[in-house]
Amino acid sequence: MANISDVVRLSGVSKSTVSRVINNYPHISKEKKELVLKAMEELGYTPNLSARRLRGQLSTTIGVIVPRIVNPFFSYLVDAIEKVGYQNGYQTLICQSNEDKEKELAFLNLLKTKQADGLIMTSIENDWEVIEPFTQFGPIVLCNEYVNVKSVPIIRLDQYKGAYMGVKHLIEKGHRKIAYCTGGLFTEFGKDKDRNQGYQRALEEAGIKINPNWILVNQHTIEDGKRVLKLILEMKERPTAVFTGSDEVAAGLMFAAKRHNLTIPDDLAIIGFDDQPLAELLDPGLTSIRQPIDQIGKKAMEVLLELLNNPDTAPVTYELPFELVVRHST
Amino acid sequence: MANISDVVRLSGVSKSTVSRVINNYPHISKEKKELVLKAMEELGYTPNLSARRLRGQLSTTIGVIVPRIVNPFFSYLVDAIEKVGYQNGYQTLICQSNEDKEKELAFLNLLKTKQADGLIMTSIENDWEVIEPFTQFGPIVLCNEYVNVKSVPIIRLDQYKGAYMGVKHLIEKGHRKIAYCTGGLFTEFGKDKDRNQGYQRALEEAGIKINPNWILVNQHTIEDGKRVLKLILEMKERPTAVFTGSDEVAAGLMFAAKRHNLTIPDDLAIIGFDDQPLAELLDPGLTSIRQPIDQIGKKAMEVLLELLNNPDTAPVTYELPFELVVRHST
DNA sequence: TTGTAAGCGTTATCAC
DNA sequence: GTGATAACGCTTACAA
Repeated sequence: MANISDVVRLSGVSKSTVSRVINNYPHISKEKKELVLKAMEELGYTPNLSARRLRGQLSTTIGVIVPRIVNPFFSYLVDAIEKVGYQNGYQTLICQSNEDKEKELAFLNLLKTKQADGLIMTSIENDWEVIEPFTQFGPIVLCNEYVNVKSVPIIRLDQYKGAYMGVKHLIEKGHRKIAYCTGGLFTEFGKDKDRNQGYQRALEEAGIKINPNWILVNQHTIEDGKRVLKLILEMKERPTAVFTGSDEVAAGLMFAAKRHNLTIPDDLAIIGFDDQPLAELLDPGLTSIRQPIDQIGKKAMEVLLELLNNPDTAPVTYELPFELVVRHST
Repeated sequence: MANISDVVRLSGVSKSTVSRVINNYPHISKEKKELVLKAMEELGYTPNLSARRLRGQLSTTIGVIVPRIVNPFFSYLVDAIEKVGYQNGYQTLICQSNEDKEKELAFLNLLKTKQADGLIMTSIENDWEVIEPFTQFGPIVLCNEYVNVKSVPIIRLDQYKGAYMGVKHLIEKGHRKIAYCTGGLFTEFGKDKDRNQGYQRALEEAGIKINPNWILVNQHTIEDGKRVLKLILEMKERPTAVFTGSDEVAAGLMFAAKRHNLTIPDDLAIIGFDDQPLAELLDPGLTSIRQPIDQIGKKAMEVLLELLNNPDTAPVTYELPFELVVRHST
């Protein structure tokens, strides 16, 4: 693999001049510049990024941490981020944490070792106190996930409002027995706490009391959705509608409901979350809360780039709007 | 950011000894080793990967090139690859080519600049003659995609057999008017040529002549599928079944067909490809050709690891089996 | 078992 | 405009 010294030999100029050509410095004589360019071309020379990084340059690489890339929400998010990055000359490192604290730490180390100039985190496994120290090595932008600190830029959705919107829609459709499936836990401080509050608030406003039997926690997949339906069937008092935290759970639920000859939405109304392509294709079409994935991805990357170019930019929080997409499952 | 010299200062031993501790060399005295370990701990020291790479060490990083990460087939493939990599101490760089030749070349350069020790390509945009030279910088494994050369390891599926299987299934169900949707072109040498041949062969065997009007090329998305149905409706002579190259196209097709009050499979039978989670959820369930994604991903990474540890291993081709998953759309 | 020193490929500093 | 030279952080002969 050709290196700068090879270019020096072939072109007959000094290392510094070659470096200047590589980096597009303004004041170089035309002849030398061409000499160098020709030599580089001839040798198929590519600057060694490890060396540049070591030398303390920008790595022109950013990392995106996602919990699971097979989740369409995250693959679309990564896609949006990557596009903006590429347009700006950045490589995007996609890092899958698998919701593993250790793995997340390994990825945070990319910052320390200058393999990435900045990081976008779309999920957080470790406590913020653990993550915070890494910001001294490079900017971190939170996207989708958030923490209650002012020092970090956050691109988020108002999950409270999203859940509130969905539950309210069900209430307006006449439902009063509304079950709630969440990917997190139903606690005041844990994961998805905002959505929980949105659910509670919507019910409260309508004067409906929460039935704890109808709170189903830690549900993520299509299979989970199928199991949830079984649980519902076994209930003495059944809900007439279910709010779910993901289209996948909703899809599994709908699938199993149809198997058991329930009519949707008459016997059971279902509402999903994310508005994945899947939602439209189900029969009946799934009412869902659309997250503007492209926009939050784009914004996150833009904020990160701004921070990279201008480290003193004050951290901001952006909040993007949800949209309720009503189809025939409610 | 603490470096090796900081550790040297704090521990009081030499740089080489510190390095030996980092790399788990066998013969170090217990005391010194502990001294070093303690210092590293105290400083929060992480070896600088760029420096290690520059020094010519393994980067313990491999790259996977995919055309589009939002395509579930590829996100699941990446997931499988990444898991095996992680178990073996490798970081996985996910590279999205967006079917762009330039971008693919940029990723191939990772090998040149030692940012990645090896590469798995799940799609090929440039000609093999362009890609081949990069193999001198590190092993490349082809996964899913293939070329007709003996010098590169290939993990592939017999696409010919997959398509043949699906079309034959339709014929056995009594269909003789079978349309064909492909993501590629219907040419002898281009993309998806093997599937094309499988389709042709199955028809031939049944003594059915191909109707060129029913060959629909370059179809990829759900929206494409919807458009295809419109085309079918406008045909003077309509096919009774459609073989598609992807579950997404099939899903779009089914969606539009139902909108137009066609009964599936009676008015139109549909068969998909990939057996994505979606296939089960559609109504009626989509008959599909399952690709053993986990297996090919796992195998690809295993082959790459073998090649990394043992560069002289002769390149092999693995061919994994498809499986026809029959549901109610046929 | 440990330490010294050279070198990996760049770029920044300084001198000319 | 151009060229020496040192430095980035690490590993590995070689020497002790």
